[in-house]
Amino acid sequence: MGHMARTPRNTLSSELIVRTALELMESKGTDAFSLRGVAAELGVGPMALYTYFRNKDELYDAVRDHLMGLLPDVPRDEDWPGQVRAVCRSLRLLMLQHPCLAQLLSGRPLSGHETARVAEGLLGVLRSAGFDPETAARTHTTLFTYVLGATSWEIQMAAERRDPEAWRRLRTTMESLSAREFPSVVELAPELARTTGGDEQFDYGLELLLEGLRVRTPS
Amino acid sequence: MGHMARTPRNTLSSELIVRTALELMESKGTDAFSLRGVAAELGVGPMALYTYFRNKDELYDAVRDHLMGLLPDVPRDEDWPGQVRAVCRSLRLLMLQHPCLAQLLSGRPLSGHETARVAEGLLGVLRSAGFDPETAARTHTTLFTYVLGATSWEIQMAAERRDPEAWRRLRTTMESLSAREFPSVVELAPELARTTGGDEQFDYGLELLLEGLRVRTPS
DNA sequence: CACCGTACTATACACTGTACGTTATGAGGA
DNA sequence: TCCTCATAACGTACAGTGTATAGTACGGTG
Repeated sequence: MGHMARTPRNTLSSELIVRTALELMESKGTDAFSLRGVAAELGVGPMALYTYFRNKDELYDAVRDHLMGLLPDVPRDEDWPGQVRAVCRSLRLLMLQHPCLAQLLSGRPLSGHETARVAEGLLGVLRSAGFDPETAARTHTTLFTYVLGATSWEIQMAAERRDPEAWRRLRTTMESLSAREFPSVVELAPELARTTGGDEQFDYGLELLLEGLRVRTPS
Repeated sequence: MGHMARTPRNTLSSELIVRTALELMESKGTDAFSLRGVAAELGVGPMALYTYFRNKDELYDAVRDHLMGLLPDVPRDEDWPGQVRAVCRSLRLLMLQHPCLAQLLSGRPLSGHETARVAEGLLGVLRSAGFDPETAARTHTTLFTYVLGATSWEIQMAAERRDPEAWRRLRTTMESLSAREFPSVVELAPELARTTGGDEQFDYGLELLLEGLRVRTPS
């Protein structure tokens, strides 16, 4: 037969590469991740990966879609605001559990089967709630970008806090700000440090958005 | 006197390096930016930059703060929702005008004099509107992460659309999705493509947030 | 068995950020 | 005026990166 599926000769496969890449991202950190590292881990030359992925970005896409596959389906025993909340929260939780997902989601367009599944879930909720196509799409984009922005920021700040050198410098520069020039920043410094993440912070913004949606509820 | 300010001998200075780095980021693209490129543009060895910045990240921070200095002050002839809108919109506009700013804002903590100035503006608005310290800080973080997430996404998608190869592949994979498995995604594909950016999309999400804030308006 | 597509290897290139050691220039004190 | 010394800038080098190109060896099909 002319077009035959690729017949891996040995141990290699897309799934294996994706799993190994994910492991490395989570153990060594996303920045330290490299194709050569994956290849070495698999005991294979760097170019072997190019049989399965055209470049690094395609591997990123595959890892991202793999992670999106871990998201649960939309719960059915909820009203639509509860369903929206559930989808947004579980995406955030997945990002916290796999910090590399933040980097994988920003900087690349959405594609892949599992990613489409997640979008389908949220869009379906909004459509059955009665939102018209345009509003449903706008809401989907708004919710997604909020979760992405808020959680990426949360992860980033948590990582910064873990590096004691960077954290110390940040605190000292914060405290060296003139209280005359920046009264609010200086006054709210403790609150600002406390609101760089956490469930409450995330839910606060999410509830603001849901409040706005409730006002626009159709029918 | 023992501790003297650094006396640049020749043409180099922090400001010149920052300006040159910014130019290169905007002309060659953020990804193609490199310390060696800046050094070459300045007709200087790569290591010369290390006299002024301890590493690449510190240069990033300096460029970011330089860009934040371009943001206008909060307008006085508005009520507080109008002021919040103005701050968020002008940050988005600055990000659109200098796409590198998106990358500079995500992935690094906020620091620097001009960055503090911007935070002071928004926090001041929220405090005078009567929000308590914690709510003001939460709101600041929420608004900032929304603007960052939404605008980064917008910029990213616009860049993707500019690459015809990537755009074509994205459309084809979108259209190859099973309408049986993903009815909403397939049905809303045109709307989704249209809502990846633009003033209306940004303002839609911003108004959702403002709606939520209005409900929580103090006093 | 002979063939051919293809999974994988080997080599190489053009880069990257930056650690280390050296040079030479300018300002301050004698 | 000369000496001294801190330091701006240089040169070299290293350990990496992604990936283009060419070659090799194996497995299923004729």
